[in-house]
Formats: sequence, structure tokens, C-alpha cells
Amino acid sequence: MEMFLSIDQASRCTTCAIRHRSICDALSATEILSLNRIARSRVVPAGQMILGEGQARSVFANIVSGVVKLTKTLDDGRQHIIGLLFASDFLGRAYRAENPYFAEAATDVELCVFPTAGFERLLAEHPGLEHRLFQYTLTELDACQEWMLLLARKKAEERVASFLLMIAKRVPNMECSRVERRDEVHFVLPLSRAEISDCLGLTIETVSRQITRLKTRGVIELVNYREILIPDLARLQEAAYDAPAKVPSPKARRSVPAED
Amino acid sequence: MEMFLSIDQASRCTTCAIRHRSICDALSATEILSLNRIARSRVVPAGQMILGEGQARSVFANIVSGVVKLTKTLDDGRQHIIGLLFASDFLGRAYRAENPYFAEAATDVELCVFPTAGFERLLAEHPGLEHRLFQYTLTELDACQEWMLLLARKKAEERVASFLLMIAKRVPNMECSRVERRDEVHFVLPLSRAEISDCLGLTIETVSRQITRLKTRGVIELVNYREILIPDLARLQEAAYDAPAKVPSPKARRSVPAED
DNA sequence: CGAATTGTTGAATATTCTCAACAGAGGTGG
DNA sequence: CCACCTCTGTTGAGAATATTCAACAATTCG
Repeated sequence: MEMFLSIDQASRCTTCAIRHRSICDALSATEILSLNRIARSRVVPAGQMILGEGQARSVFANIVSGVVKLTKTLDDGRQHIIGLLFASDFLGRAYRAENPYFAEAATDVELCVFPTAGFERLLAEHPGLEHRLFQYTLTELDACQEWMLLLARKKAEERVASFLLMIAKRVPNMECSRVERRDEVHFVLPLSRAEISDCLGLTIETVSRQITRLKTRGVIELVNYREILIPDLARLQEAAYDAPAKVPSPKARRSVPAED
Repeated sequence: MEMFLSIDQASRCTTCAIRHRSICDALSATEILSLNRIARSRVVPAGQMILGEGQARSVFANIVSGVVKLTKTLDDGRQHIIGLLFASDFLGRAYRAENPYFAEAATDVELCVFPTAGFERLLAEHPGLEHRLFQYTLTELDACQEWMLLLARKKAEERVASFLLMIAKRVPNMECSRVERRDEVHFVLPLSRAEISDCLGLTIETVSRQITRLKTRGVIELVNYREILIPDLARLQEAAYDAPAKVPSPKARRSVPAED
């Protein structure tokens, strides 16, 4: 029995679906082995809490499949989803006693969980692991800053289009969706309208209206409430105002390149 | 001459005002020395660009004094200030060819600049430096997520109050302001109304009206347009709805702590 | 099949934005 | 030192956008 468990553990990483996209990628054989030794699989059904806001000590985990939402709440009930985690993403805030957000399974989720103490010890022992997590965190920060621009400056329709675009980019790698033809994408929304509105800083009704509007304009098609078909990704991108970064600013206040 | 420069370099870190608050804190003597060897002081006048958006290669620097604003721009001119850097903060995105934002001096700024290649080499050689920068990045991410909640869910008045509170917390450590009595704070705004509106996802006019409103209600006093006096920090905090994080959510969708 | 949940739609309302005018502050040159 | 100009900030009125409240439709679950 002990023997079987060992074999199972040893093979876990080699057969792991997210092995080469998660923070485990680019780790040395030793590091993978150390991580594997403390890892534990866990399945969390949709809607179940994974991590409480302000909860003492974080939890660390790779998302193997499914979608996890991270929410922050104002104490009059207003809330916002500050992030969505998909397969291969990493959950957990290192070096902090209190977890700053609330993590919940948006769909059924498979996790590869690492105990807090053990993980932080490995982080200290293996600079390679910390380096990888640092890079992941930088990417997360980039995404967060990009999302701030959406919340601060985009109109409701652009926000909804941006959201669908983001989902279209991340979900198709998963079992529940598929790319059919070039530029045509088909997927199942992992979130309800209420959750989408919490991502976008809008109300349920506004999200619903904008989805209807995009449908009427032919930018998207609704197979059913949760299932969406995008005939032409470029048109959605246009609606999202997902334009590449450009020169500094149109009328920057005396912005001169600073040489010295 | 060479001699004088050496002495100057050697003393730079020991006399540095931000030495124990910046990423240089918690570095070993060797690490500090290595950093010092490649560092260069630079003064940037208010309004001048430090780093272009999409510019090839980043620049790395500690902010010694002054305020730097980081902006992102949509190509129709809509823009947002994704972050403000104050004394002791770190500027620069490691491990990325293109800089994701545009950095500009909001006030006159003193920087301690590290050349790109040299800094990244030190990061690779000294895990202690990378560890410190990682921690700094995590704090930045926390702040970014907190700000998203503001952009997504707070009303104009709460946003303006939150902004003033943030400034009150960070600026008083600087030369241009001072704490006078318990709970009374007095400072000079480092940003114009236009810049404040770009931080908050509002228009200039809305910011102006909300400042007037806070003044009328006695929450703040305006010495002049740029100089603000906060008689009671607690009242401002109330107006900002800056409430501590609470239990998960008021009507969470079947949120049950997941034990296994 | 019926109840509960989730999503849509409409009408009225609230908030913020836009456009426009004006006021105050700061700088320049006579 | 003041007149003048520019830039920044304020204020008002009307318009646009998103929210709230309410009814209803579709979907899901037991």
C-alpha cells in the first residue's frame, strides 16, 4: 500500500496536465521532487470556499482544472472579483499572515495543494522556485494593472466585450470548449451574470443588456445563457477596444524624454 | 578626482535617506556594495518622462524623493494612472522586454538609477535582492487589487476621500508636509486635478465637485488649491469607506468552508 | 411538474460626464 | 508693480450612462 502511494506520487508530476504551464515549469528535478513530496490533490465543488478573506495563513495551490474566483468585499456588501484563476495558475499569497482576499471555486476545481509551512520552507530553500513564483507574480501584476484601465476608463459594452475576450483566450484550452475554425471560438462561461458584473464593476442588469446588445450586433451568438459562440474574434476585439499600447499620450503635459 | 568619486560612492548608501525603507533594506553588505557600484543618481524635473510605454528595456530605480506617476493609455486618449511611486518605492519591471506603462515625474524627483543589464545580472547573482524585490512586488499587487475595488465599486466621493487618505498616509513622511497634532494632517497634493481624476477613473469636474463637497462638509480644509488640511483623519476614513475586511460575504452563494 | 434560481427587459432615477462659462493663481514683460 | 496671458480649478446646465426597482421569462433542480 505504501508502495503504491509512492509510485502514484512519483508519477503525479510526470502525468500532470499543467506540468509545463504552471510554476512547476522550469523547476529542476530536485525542486519538482521536493514540491511533489508535500503536494496533495484536492477536488473542490463549484461554489465552495477555498480560502477566507483575512483568514490566518494562506493556502498554496496550483489550479489543475476549473476556475477559481478571488473576491474582495466592502462591508456593506459591495464586492468585486479581483481575479480569476484558470488551469495552470497559482493560488496563494506568500509571506503574509493574513490572506488579502476570498477564494472560491467558480466551477468544479481540481487543485494541487501545498501546505503553507512546507511550501514557504521550499521557497526559502530553492531560489529557482521563488524565482518562478516571482515571475508569475509580475505577470499577475501586469494583468491587474491592465484590468484597472478597464475599470477606470472603459464603457459597459467595452468591459463586457473585454471580459468575453479574456475568457475566450483562457478557457478554450480547457475541456469544456474548442476552437472550431480560424477566428471562431466557442466556450462555456464559467461565471454567472452576477459574477461577471462583479468582475466588471457593473450591475447584473447592465451586463445582461450589453450581452444582448453584442448579440444583436452579431458580435457574439448565444447558444444558451452560458454557452457563447464568437464568429469573429477580431470584431469582439474591436468592441473591447483592446488596442495595443501606443506612443506616450496625445497631449502629454510637456513630456520630454529624459536623457542626461 | 577618482579618489573623491570613490569616497562619494562609498558614502552614498550610508547617508541615503531611504536606505532602510527601500528594497535596499534587508540586503547584505555585499549586495549593497554591488548595487552601489552600478547605481547612479539622477534628478528629473516635474513633468518629464522617465520611461516610455512599450519602450524597449525597462529602467530600474529607487525613488529617493518626489512622486512618480505610472500611466496607461488607450489609443483614443483615455488614460489611467495605474500607480504612484513615493520615496523608497521601486520603479521598473524586471524580466520583460517591453515596459508595460509610462512613467513620468509628477513632482521634481530624485532617483537612484540602476542600469538595466547590470541590475538584472545582480538579481540573478543575489537571491537576497530578488527576494526583497519579490516581496515589494507582492505588496504592489495587494495595493493594486485594493485599488481595483475602489474603481469597481466606490462612488465618486468615496474615491476622492480614499485618494486623499492614501496621500495623507504616504506624503507626510516627506519634506513638503508635516503632522501637526494627533489626527491632524497637513500636506501638499503632488498631483493636479487632472491627474487625480486619472487615478480615480473620474473627470476633472467630478473630482473638483467632490473636493468642494468634502470641504463644505468640513472633512477637509483647503489652504489653497494644492494644500490640504485634514482636521480629523477618522472622518476622512469614514468618507472613504475605508473599512477593514470582514467575513466572506453577506449572501455568498452556498459558501461552505472546504475541509477534507 | 412545480419551485427556486438565473437571466432579461422596461421605466424611472441617480450618478457621472460633457460642454461651457468663469474665477483664481502664476508667470512674463512693459 | 501691474496689466495681461495662460493654465488650473470651479461651477452650472443639460445629456449620457449606468443603477434601481419591478415584472416577467427561461433554466435548473428536486
